[in-house]
Amino acid sequence: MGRAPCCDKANVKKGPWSPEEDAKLKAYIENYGTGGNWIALPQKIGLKRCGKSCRLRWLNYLRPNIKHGGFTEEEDNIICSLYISIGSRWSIIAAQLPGRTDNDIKNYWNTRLKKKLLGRRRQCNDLNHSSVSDQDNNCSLQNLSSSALERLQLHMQLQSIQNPISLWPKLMNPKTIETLNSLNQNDQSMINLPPVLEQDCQMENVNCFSSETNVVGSNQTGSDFSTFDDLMNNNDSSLVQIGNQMMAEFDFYMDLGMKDGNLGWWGNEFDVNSSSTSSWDSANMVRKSEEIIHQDYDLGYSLL
DNA sequence: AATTAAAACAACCGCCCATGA
DNA sequence: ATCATGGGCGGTTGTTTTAAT
Repeated sequence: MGRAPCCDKANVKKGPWSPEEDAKLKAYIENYGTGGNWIALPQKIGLKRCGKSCRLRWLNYLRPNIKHGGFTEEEDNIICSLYISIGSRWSIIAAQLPGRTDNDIKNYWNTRLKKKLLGRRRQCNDLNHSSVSDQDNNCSLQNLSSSALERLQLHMQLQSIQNPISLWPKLMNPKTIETLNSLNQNDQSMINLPPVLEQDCQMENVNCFSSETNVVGSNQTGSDFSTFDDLMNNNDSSLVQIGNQMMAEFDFYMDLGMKDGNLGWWGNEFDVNSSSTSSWDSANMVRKSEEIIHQDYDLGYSLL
């Protein structure tokens, strides 16, 4: 038996809001506030809408100082770097961008930013097909099973815990760093990362992989990490060499099992997995990741 | 000008969590 | 301690707009 619905679905209007409905809702909330109960609100003002629908309408469109569209490059960078750091926690990301709503940012990411970044993928693939002759190296990543890749992700997570900012050093701007640190302090469900220092993020030529991660196989060369500007503007400095294959860094991580652009390995998945315990067991994680690598060998994956 | 496809936007759904009884 | 409830959130779907043919 499921929970009782929040409203009478049969007598509730759905779909786009009319100007009259908007006006009613706006006028009431501006005069009396929400009264702390969204569910009861529509009845009070004679709207045939679900309370949740009213809340969404107010938060996303009617409340003052809402901005729509026209995302700046700086906002793009903040969204991208936070997404990579904490995953699809749109409300947290939105909190860093005054006037933006989580829904707006989510839509913007799904329809534009993601494609903007993935656009690099196609270009790189084209580049590979025209220049790579060594088929074995060319397919080194694709040959890995998804489970192996997932395991590898865990290993990378471990590495990233040990050196949390090494993966995306130049993506961090001061605001992002501030956000991550505050999340770290306030949200016990987040991974306990050491404080991120701004100077750390200015390091140049940081190699994101240790020798262990070279288990991927081919000559993974540590690259000079690029900003999202590079990725978005197709600067070659954002390419990572995987054997004879050139990939955008972003795509490289995407290919490490991040299906459909889900970067959960860094934020969400890990969060979920660790949320059952109040503190993260790093020793256990080390052991597990070592087991993972050994299992991969046992299973005969071509990791070398 | 008409049609189709793709992109962008708006809204809904259902789950989870915090809170109060 | 348990349960019911509302709020918040992320994922997804539906609708509208724009671009391409």
